[in-house]
Parts: sequence; structure tokens; C-alpha cells
Amino acid sequence: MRKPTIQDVARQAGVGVGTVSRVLNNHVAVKGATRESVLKAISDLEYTPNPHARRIAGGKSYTISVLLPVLTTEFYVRLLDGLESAFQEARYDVAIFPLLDRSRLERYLGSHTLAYQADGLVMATYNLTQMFHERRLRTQQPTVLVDAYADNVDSSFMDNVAGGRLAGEYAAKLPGQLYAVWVETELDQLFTTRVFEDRRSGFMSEVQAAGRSVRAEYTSSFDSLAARNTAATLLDDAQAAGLPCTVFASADMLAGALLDEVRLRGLRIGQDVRVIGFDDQPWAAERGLTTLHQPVESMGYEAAQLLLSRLNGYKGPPRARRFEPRLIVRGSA
Amino acid sequence: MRKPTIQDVARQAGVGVGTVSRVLNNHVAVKGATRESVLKAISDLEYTPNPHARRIAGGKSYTISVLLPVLTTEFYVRLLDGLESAFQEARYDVAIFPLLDRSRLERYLGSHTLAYQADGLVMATYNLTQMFHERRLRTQQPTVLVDAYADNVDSSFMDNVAGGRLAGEYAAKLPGQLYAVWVETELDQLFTTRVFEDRRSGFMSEVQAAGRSVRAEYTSSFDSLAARNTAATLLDDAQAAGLPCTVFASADMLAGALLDEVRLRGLRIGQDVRVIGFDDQPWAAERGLTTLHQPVESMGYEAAQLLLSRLNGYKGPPRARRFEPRLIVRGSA
DNA sequence: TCCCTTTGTGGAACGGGTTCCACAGCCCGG
DNA sequence: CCGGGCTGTGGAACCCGTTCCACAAAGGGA
Repeated sequence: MRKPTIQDVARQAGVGVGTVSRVLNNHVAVKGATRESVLKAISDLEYTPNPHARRIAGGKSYTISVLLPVLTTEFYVRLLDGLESAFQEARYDVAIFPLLDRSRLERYLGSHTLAYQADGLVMATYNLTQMFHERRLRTQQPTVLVDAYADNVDSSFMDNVAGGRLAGEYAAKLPGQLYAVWVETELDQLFTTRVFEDRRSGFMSEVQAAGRSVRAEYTSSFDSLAARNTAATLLDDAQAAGLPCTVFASADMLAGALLDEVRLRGLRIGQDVRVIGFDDQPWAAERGLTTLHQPVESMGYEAAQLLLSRLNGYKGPPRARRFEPRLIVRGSA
Repeated sequence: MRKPTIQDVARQAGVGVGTVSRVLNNHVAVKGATRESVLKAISDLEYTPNPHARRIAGGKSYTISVLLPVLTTEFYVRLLDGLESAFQEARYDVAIFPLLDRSRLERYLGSHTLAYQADGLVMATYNLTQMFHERRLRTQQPTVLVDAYADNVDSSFMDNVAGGRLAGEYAAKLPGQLYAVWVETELDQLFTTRVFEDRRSGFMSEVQAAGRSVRAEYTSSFDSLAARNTAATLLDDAQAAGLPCTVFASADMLAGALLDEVRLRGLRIGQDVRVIGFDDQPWAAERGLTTLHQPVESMGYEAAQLLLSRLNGYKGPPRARRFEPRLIVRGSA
């Protein structure tokens, strides 16, 4: 049996095709009773609109490209959930582009692939808009940054400076020497993020304002081995200088490595060594990690709304949606 | 200025629209001279066909979904290169779906997202077809496995058993105790792969046939810290038992951890400790790693061809394209 | 040379939506 | 009670390719 079309629905409901289309797109000018009968016909026939017909008639692709770093963290799963729920409401499809490497990025955007055909672009964490200005990417779609910001495009992000400050404020009240460990930004200039820089500056300003000294020279890449090595070095120094101490780990991943290493040395978490993380990953609650929580879904949802309003013709200056982090105090600090 | 359509091209070239369409789709029945004039008109007008119109007219989505594990290894970049080059030739778009987690997979395939609309499915490394049979996924698109195999669907893969055998055969001739380290398959039952199992069975059979004993109880997950820990444990044992020794690492990632740990201990690679990897990642040449090379692009390209032939109506039984690994001998063993 | 195939080509019909115009019915003010 | 405007709705035109049918021209066999 043929897939039902909008014509079939119109016939079944005893209305015109225009009316069915109006119901599908939530146009206001459809009377309650008419709308009901259309909806009934739709469900009776199990009708689903043909997206390609829609695209060609509407002259748009109703597709959004999302460019993501390749990381399996819960963060991006939740971010996508937020993005997709908003785009789904507006009947947009989402195409995901994992940023595997530089050449692949250029291929994504430079040729006639899905990303190129999309009506809009979402960039997560990495701000690649500079490439547009350098004319290395020729895309001109409306763009929104999420988990990143810039003053020339719309953005939806958490205030990482504020997060750093919350951590700093809290840490400043704890006894013992203060330490901090940072994530190094990626090697490739292209894929950089200011997230960790911001966390750092917030933390440092607050701690210094409180007159506390910090040993903040520890860094690690986003890799479990590197994190563990850094944790070990830091704890060597801390043990040499004398416990207790407090460590701010600018990502839960680093905090996790610290917790492991602390346990390995038979030290007591929350007493000998206090650890403050950042991200509130799913395991953080389980392991009692004091950390900063981000409203990730909301960030995604709002990013989508910003982009959708551009697609609906909004022409104003770039807007920024700033979200506030929340310090979750658990046992680790 | 409006984007040129096929009508504009036809007018410019002084031919009918049907002819233009035939040229675009490489139908044979177009004379050389006519074809030339059409091609000239296309390039003069900078015409690019509207993919959505094509989809609706053709009744297909001309889109393939590729389901990938989320790993930044060179392997998947190359695999995608192979897949995309074949699909591009056939004028198919590729949509990538990183397998972030289970719920996301079900959402991808269960609802009316891009993956669902696609004409075909490529699954890399993970064989998720069992979910179709369990009715947990309702997709019925033609499917091809790449870097994985099963007897109920088309597949394109390297013979990992043969790779293991090559490694075993080579290792069996080297002096000292033999060791082997394996990658554990993922925890989630859904995302499993037989790749490492195969490498293991190939290696073991060859080594045992040569009458050599192996200490093959070492395993690690695909994580740098875990790999390093395993490497350390293995080398502790090896040093206790006496050098020289030879280690087969069933993934270059593990081999890399071994090389690091060997250097750390001041041992000589290729003399005290010989290491054989698997994958031939880009850094392997640089670090002189003896390893097994896979024709990754070809695997991807052939997988695409298998799928395309299904899309063109091929109805035969499942086919398997098996590729042979090649042992690259460098300094490490 | 004539008729019958091939071969190559033009163009209408078609796919399934959206949009816009026209019109019916209603409400309201004068 | 009538005309003007507003609201809600039907349906034709349109979006832009692919496909198929019809037909002209060229080639081949008798």
C-alpha cells in the first residue's frame, strides 16, 4: 500500500490540502473543529509528511548541522539532547559532524555535502568562525556557538569565569595549601576553546582576592594517562609540602584521576586532600565529588532557539545566552 | 540572482530538460556533442542540481547513514574517506552518526530522523544487526557492515584472523618468551566487536602450531591509562622472567604504551623487548613500530559498493569482501 | 530504394509538499 | 438592512528534478 500523502489526508478529513499543511505547520488560522478532524485523519492514516517534498516546496533544507568535538563524554550527549528537542519542535532535522580532523572539516563545509546544504550551523565548544573570515570556509549560513562564545555571532554558553569564581571562593575557605590543575587546549590551532582559560581566570581572581596562594602550574591534556601522571606529580609535591591540601581540578576528568591517586596512596579524600571538580559528570555523585554543575540541556536548547530565530528572519546584533553554574557540595571538599 | 535550474541549463544548451538530466546521471544514450554543450552550459551557469528536488522526483533520499564508534583514531577518518569517495561518485550524501550511547542509537533509528530516512545503512566495527532481529530497531534499509562481519548481511572487512596469524608466525621466530596483550571488548553488550577476538585466535593458533608458549593473559581497555598499566604489569613479569622477550599488542594503541614503558625502564626496543603492533597508525612509521597494515580506504570503498549494488536492486545472498593485512617490519621487532 | 530498427532527444507528467490568491461566510458599524 | 472588513478555507500554481512516452533521424538489411 502506498504511503499516504497530504492529498489523502485532505480527502479523508474533507478539507483542502492547504488546510492540512496549515495544521502541520501550526499556523494559527485554523479553527478548532477543522484542526481536530485533520489531526484525526492524520492519525487514522498514519500519515507522516515527506520531508523531501517539504524541502523542495519550502525552498529550505530544514536541516541543521552540528559540529562537535569527538569526545564520548556525557556532556555532548546531553547537549545534543537539548539541541535536538528544540529543533524537533520546529521540524528541523539535525546532522551531526564529528570534527575528526582539519581536512575533514574543510570537506564538510567546502563542498556540496549535507553540512553545506544545511540552513544553519551549530558549533559546539570550538569556535571556528574565524575560518569564515579568513575565507578558508565559504559557508554563509546563520551560525550559533554553544559552549563557546564570540562577539560576532550568537552564542549560548555557561559562564565558566563564574564557575571558576565559585570554585575559588569555596576553595579559599578550606585549610591547607591550594593547588589547581588545568586542561591544556588542543595542539591544533584550529580546534581551540576558551572554556578552561575562563575557568582558570575566575578561580585565580577569587583566590587571589582572598589573599591565598595557589600552586597552579599543573596541566594535563584531556587524556586519562596524562591526567593520572599530572595527579601523581601534584600529590608528590603536596605530600612533600605537607597535608592537608585542596585541589581545584578544572574538569571532572582530572578530578577523577586525583581521586584514584589519592586512594592509591592511602590518603583520605575530603580530609587530607580536598578535591573540587568541574562538569558534574554522572559518576560525580556516586564518588561524592564536589563539583560545578552545568545546565547543559538548557544551553543546547537555547542555542537552538537562537538559531531558529535567525532562520525566521531575525536580523538584530549577535545575542549571548549566559548560563550560571551551580556548586554542588558533596564529600570530596 | 536566482539559482539556475535544470530548465535554465536546457535553454542555454538548446536541449530538453530530459537530456540535461541524462547527462547529470551519466546515462549512456547522450551523444558526445550534445553532452559537451550541456556540460558547457552547466559550467557557464555554475549550475548545481537541487538535491531536494532530486530526492522527491527520484523517490529516494540519496542519503546513506554511517554509524560509527566515537574514536578519534586515524582509522575512522580513513574509513570515512573510502566510504565517502564511493558514495560521492554515485551522488549519494553521507550522514554520520557517532554512537554516543544506547538511547541515542535507538532515537536515531526509531524515529523520523535523518538516519531513518536514509536509503541505506553502514555500520562500522559494531554489528548492530542483531537488534533488528530482536525488533528493538525497526529499520529495514539495506545494510552493510564494515570492519565487522556477519553471515546475514553484506560486509567488508579485513581478515583479522589472518592478521593475527601473520603476527604469530613472525613472533614465533623471535627469541625469548612470548607475550600478548588484548583489547577487551566494550562493556555494553550492544557495542561489541569481534575484531580483537579474531586477532587473538589467529595469533594463538600460529604460535601454538610453532610449539611456542605464550603468556597471553594481559588485557586492557581502549584507554591510554589502562594501556599503560597493562604495559607496566606485563613488563614487570617479563623482566622477572628474563629478557629478551617479544610482545604482540593487538592494537597500535597498546603497542605505543609498551614502547613508552620500555623506554622509561631504559630497555632497548627491538633487542630486550620486541613489540609487534596492529593497525599501522600514522605514528607507527615514525616510531619504527613493526605492525600490521590494513587497507582501510579500500574496505570503506568496497563497503560502499556493496551497499550501492543493493540500492540498485541486487537481490542475491549476503556477500563478504575480505581484505588481507600486510606485515610491515620496522625496527621494533 | 524502401521499410524496419535503433539511437538520441524533447517535453509532459509526476512526485508531495507550501504558498498565495480568491472567495464564502460572518461580524460589525452606520 | 446594507456594505466593508476580517477570518477561515479550498485549491491552483509552484518548487525542480526524474522518468517515460513519443517521435525524428540515422543506420541496416533485403
